[in-house]
Amino acid sequence: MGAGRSLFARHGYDGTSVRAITGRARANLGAITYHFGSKAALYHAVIASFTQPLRDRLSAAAASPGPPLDRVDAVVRAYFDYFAENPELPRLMLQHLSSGRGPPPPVIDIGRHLFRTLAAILAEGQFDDEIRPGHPALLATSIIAQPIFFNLLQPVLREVAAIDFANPKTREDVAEHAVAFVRAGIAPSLERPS
Amino acid sequence: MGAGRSLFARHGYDGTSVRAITGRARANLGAITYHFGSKAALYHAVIASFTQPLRDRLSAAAASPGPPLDRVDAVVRAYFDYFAENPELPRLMLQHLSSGRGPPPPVIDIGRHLFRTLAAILAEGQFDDEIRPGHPALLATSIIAQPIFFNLLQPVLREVAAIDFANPKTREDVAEHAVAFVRAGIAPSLERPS
DNA sequence: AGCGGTATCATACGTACGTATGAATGAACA
DNA sequence: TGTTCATTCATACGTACGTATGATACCGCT
Repeated sequence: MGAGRSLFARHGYDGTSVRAITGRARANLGAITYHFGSKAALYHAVIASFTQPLRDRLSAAAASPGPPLDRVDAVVRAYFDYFAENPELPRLMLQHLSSGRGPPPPVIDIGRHLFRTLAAILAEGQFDDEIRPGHPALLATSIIAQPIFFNLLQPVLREVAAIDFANPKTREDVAEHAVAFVRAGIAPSLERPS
Repeated sequence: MGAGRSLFARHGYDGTSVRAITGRARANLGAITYHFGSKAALYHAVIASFTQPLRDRLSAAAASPGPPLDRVDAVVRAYFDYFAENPELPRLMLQHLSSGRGPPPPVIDIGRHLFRTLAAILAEGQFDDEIRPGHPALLATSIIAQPIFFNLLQPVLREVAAIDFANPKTREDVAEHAVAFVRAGIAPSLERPS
């Protein structure tokens, strides 16, 4: 299963053969069929193993106390934290998203869940004039893009800007930047009356 | 070639067979080998056919007259425009990015180019206090994420928020939102003295 | 009309894939 | 110790892949 995680994330579904997974896991060729039923079933199990905890964490972050702006911060941070713990995940998500493979398993589901959660926070903040006006779904998309993209572009950032996510301090700085960018992007432009 | 474009974008490199492409193009199975040399060569040709014009457009947008903030706007808009004309492209880019397939062909190259260009504009703006402080490469990443992500999430947006990119007016609204979000994210937080 | 070169065609080859199959293994229990 | 049953194993099957091959069709030229 661990082998499936990293190989699916690195090479995608089509690019990962059952032989590669079982080889890496020093298991027999038939192991996947026996334990999961099929390659596709293993893939879905891998996806679920990643997304279930992420969904829980994001829900917790979204439900944290504090004003909407802070809760959005918490969501963005939760994303960064989870990606830091599971470096294969952003690739896996993007692989799936960009593959257009249907029907959409849990990845899409968690995406939608997060989407609605964020949009709800934003709408609430807009009601209180703590978040700038605008379509909540669009704002949510702009926000979600940050943690995902930064993690996806890790190799590019390392190469063109010597920004290395392997350094925890650097990763923290990047998360800080993303949070600040998002906050600036959604905060009301005028000083709010408090 | 047109068939290769759409099929590669829809199903990725591994997910697209030579037989599928030639079938769609109503050409013979050997056509790709004959005209391009190999499936990989066709793929690279497809990539290049997409990225070369994009690179030119982005360079032009980045070199447009006006203050840095406006030039960043122009870059974001150029992205949206090009994606509107070539709907398959964002998927193709993401497919490649998330596939981790090496060695990096033109996609990565154009990414780097755009990256440096944007970072230069940002650094210039920061020097003039027209753009908030922060690592230019990080800001550039945050910015690039917007057009790419919105185009990638098209289906999700349509489903959960009834935002349909097929409608030109809607697409324009989304681009408008992205530009505004980016501008808010990078503009100085205080009123600038002007 | 006849030729030369380019493109298209059907088809074959070797490889790799996901899955199926049945034998071997090993620990739990009587 | 003998039996059972879940797991591991080697191997086989059918399919689909990318590419190679040689024949055929097409077309501008003299």
